[in-house]
Amino acid sequence: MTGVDEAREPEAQESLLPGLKAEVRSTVARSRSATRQRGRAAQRATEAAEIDPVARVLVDLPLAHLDRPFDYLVPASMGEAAVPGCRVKVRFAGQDVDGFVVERVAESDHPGRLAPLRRVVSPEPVLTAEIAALSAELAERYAGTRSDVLRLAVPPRHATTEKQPSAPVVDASVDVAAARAAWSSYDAGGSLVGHLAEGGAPRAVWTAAPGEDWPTLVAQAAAATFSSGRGAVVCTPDHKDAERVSAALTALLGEGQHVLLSADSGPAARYRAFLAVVRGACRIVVGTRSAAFAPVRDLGLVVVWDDGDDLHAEPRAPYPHTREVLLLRARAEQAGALLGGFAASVEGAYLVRTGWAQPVAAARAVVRQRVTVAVAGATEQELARDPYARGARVPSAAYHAIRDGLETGPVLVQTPRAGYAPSLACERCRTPARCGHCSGPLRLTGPATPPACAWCGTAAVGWACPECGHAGLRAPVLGADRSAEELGRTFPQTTIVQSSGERVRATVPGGRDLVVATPGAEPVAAGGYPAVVLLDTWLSLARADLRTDEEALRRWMNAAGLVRPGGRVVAVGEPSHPALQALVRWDPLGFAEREIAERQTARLPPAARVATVSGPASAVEEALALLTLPDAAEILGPVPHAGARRGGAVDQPVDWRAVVRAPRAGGAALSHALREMQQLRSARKLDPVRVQVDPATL
DNA sequence: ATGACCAATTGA
DNA sequence: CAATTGGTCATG
Repeated sequence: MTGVDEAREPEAQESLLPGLKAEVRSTVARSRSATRQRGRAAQRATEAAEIDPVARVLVDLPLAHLDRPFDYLVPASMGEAAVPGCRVKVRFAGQDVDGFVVERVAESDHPGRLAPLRRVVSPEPVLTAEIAALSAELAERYAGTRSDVLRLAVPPRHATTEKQPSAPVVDASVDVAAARAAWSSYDAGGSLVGHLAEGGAPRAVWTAAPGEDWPTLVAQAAAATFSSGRGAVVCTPDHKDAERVSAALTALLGEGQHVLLSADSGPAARYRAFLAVVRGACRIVVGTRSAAFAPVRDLGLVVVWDDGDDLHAEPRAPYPHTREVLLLRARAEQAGALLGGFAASVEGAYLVRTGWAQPVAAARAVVRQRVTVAVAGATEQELARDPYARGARVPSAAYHAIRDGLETGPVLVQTPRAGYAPSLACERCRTPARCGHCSGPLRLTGPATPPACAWCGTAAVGWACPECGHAGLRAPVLGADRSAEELGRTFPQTTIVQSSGERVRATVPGGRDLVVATPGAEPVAAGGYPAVVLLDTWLSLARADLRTDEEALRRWMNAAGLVRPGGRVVAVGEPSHPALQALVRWDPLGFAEREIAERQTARLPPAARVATVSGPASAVEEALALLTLPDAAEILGPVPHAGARRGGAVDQPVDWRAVVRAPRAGGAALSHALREMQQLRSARKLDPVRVQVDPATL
């Protein structure tokens, strides 16, 4: 430990001792004359640093209205250690609190007397100017505070790790021609990589062809950027995807050129990786959400893989989305941006539409060469006529795809998650059952009670299907266990491998196994799957959510993307559904563009900026009254909102929630209004309300 | 957050 | 009249 490291400031200016009763205070005043000599000596010892004796400090406070830097005096003893970006402890409103020095200046604007820094926790400059600026931008965008953003951006300190040096930069050669060749299946791919290698900042929305070895292409793009002397940040939805990219980078650049930054790896390893980046020893970062904040020097490229995955939405305040974090960084640091995925998010399509990003897609001929997609109908009538369907509820096209696929390798069967679509459907034609009163979804409420509406509670007595007149209802039979069991009976000689929930397999060998997985848990097969079958697609489409179709297509394409070149995909469902047609045509961008039009009519993101305000009914009402909204903004609700709070204690009051929205042009003004409202409420000590800007779900 | 201060309200 | 409560303001 160095002398400066844990330098402490003696308590020289404890002057007023607030809170003590008057008589006690006078006693203290009398005794003070006795300690005056010592006090002066202490003060002399804390003489200010000669150079830039003022530190501007971002103090870690939970209060929205205190979200600005405060000036402190830098004692001479800390003159060297209190560098911009370092962690400090300061006295604030009578308490010791943590903070970051964001700047050292010669003079303060503050008219009063400055308190000295209490302690430099560590001279390591962990908060770079870029990330400090980013935290301000994000706080504004998400109507939150910088300290909340910084808690996400700067990992907790690990003192032992900090004492170790980071391995120095090693040279690595990059074969730019090979990087271009790897991207040659994509019309604009070669020029994208070339541009990165030349130090440019291209922006692209990349829809990966089925069967693509995308981790390698991401690694090639990062390597091309690296060859121009710049760094890259790659964010994936989960750890297993991050590991694939990491492995591809190791194969390309060797060990030590990149770090894997994720909360999963434990505090010490996480901090070690972070330090390697902030010290400039490492230029390429791969990881999940938190990696988006990695302070890479000379950032040249940001990559988000599968930005439609809700794992990219941060669950902690102020709820930033990885895509937004990285796009803001790309803009602020003049870096390139690559949004990649088998599918495309509506937000990504919007960037293409506005011309901010270029589409990068494989030529039609390449896609046709890689995969054949078919849809097999699976209404009850069709299954009854289908001799193969009787045992497994799998139509013959799917049965054949599985049987043929198993002759050359593993076959992937994707089955919707249990509990994913709990509403009831017509037993015969599978039309989702709706309430005759309000059109809400019907659900089972108990073993002996009739089904009831999930919205208005009306019991559905004597229900008959409006499509086919049938009176029977069925609860969807769901879950990987059930599907695995049925498939095991249909293919008795085959090993069934399950991947779902708690037991997720990252990979499977190239053997002839039947792999049953829920969405997002599909293992990668060595050599790819000769066939992929998507069961019960109608269930994924029966959800009552704004992103239902987009999300369904994303899940199917992520499974279908795992085929081996020349493979076959069979989706069991209604062939005329637009999402399934987009799958057959392998046209994710076209589908997302079509969705944009619907979002525009419905005034939903990305055509509008939407925020929710939730909390106790009275607090929400008051909060809405304090908003100075931009033109054309509107407030919907508030309405009682179940499930807003966790825990679910019986005596806990139900939260209310209002939706506030503004056209895209007024988005910044909406965010600003919400932030000002939060600052006002915080200053007046009013009941807190939760604000979420562009929430993942509504 | 915590504390200070001032004004309004309450109670003997 | 003092004591208490509530709103506002500042915190470096």
